[in-house]
Amino acid sequence: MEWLTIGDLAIRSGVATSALRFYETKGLIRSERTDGNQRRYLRATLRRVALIRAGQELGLSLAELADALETLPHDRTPTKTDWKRLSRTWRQRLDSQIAELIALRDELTDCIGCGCLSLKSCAIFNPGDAASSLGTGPRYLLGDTSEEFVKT
Amino acid sequence: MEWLTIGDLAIRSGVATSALRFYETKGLIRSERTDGNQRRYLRATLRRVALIRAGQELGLSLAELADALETLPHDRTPTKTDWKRLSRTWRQRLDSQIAELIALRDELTDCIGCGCLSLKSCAIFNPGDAASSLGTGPRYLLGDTSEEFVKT
DNA sequence: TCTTGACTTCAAGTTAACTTGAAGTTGTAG
DNA sequence: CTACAACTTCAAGTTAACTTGAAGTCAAGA
Repeated sequence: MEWLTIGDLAIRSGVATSALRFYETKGLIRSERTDGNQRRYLRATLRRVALIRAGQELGLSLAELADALETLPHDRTPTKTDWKRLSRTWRQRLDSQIAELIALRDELTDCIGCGCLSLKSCAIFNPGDAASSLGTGPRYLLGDTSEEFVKT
Repeated sequence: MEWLTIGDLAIRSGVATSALRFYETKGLIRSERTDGNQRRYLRATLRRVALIRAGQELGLSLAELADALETLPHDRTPTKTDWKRLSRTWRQRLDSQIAELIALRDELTDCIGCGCLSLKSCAIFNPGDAASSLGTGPRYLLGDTSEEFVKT
């Protein structure tokens, strides 16, 4: 099995053929064509697809993955350097995601601990009340109302 | 300001009016109407919206939030018991999310550490290669091919 | 009373990541 | 060489969570 058909790749990667075609339109993977216009994939593509799924697990969008994979070769195993760079980036991303969630949990725990039912002092609820922190950060497009508020 | 208009609520909650109307169609919040058919909200709704945004931060869908908020009163501050139940559930959810990410990070770290460029022994890549673990777990709908594989 | 910003509804558009279906073509086992 | 599973493209559908726009109504200050 020098070349993989789209069906082979689907089975071995666990990704539906429709998804593989979709990835191709997004430039994430590549294929050669037979005389009859059917796709044939290099075995290296299997690894590439695995990388895509792994990246998705980490919460990366296909657009971000397209960027990340751009620097990797389509036709052979990535070098140790390639792989290290990628995994370092991904690890950092995971680290900050974890830190974010832990912060959120701590805030929630504080809320329980302090019994602040008024929610006024809960950090976790503050980002929600724009009026309580006018001008301190980005604002939503509120629509329908109060132009001068939006402009602050 | 006994009653809030939708514009008031939007400004004070930081949520667009279109989103507030949308939440109403989903049963997340309620409103009374003036003689002229305009929405008027109880101040308690402001807290409810804050809860919705907080819940979204935790990764809850609006459908899940609708469930969670169903048990809370629309017309007054939730009781200490209400709040404790909610925050306990949410905390547990956060805990497992954090645990998941940490597991993922550890796997990634192992990958870096072991230099397993072949990716064969990396736990993080295994869920992606269905053929390497036939019959051990749930499978995707692969489409286009190999019926007997799907049936296994 | 008039003006006008704030509101109303309803339909359609948006984005991501695919899936589904239709209609037609290819590749290969028998 | 024939049958038929596997493939092809393209358009449209799916879900979540909204946003945008059109066309019309309400409310409140001057």
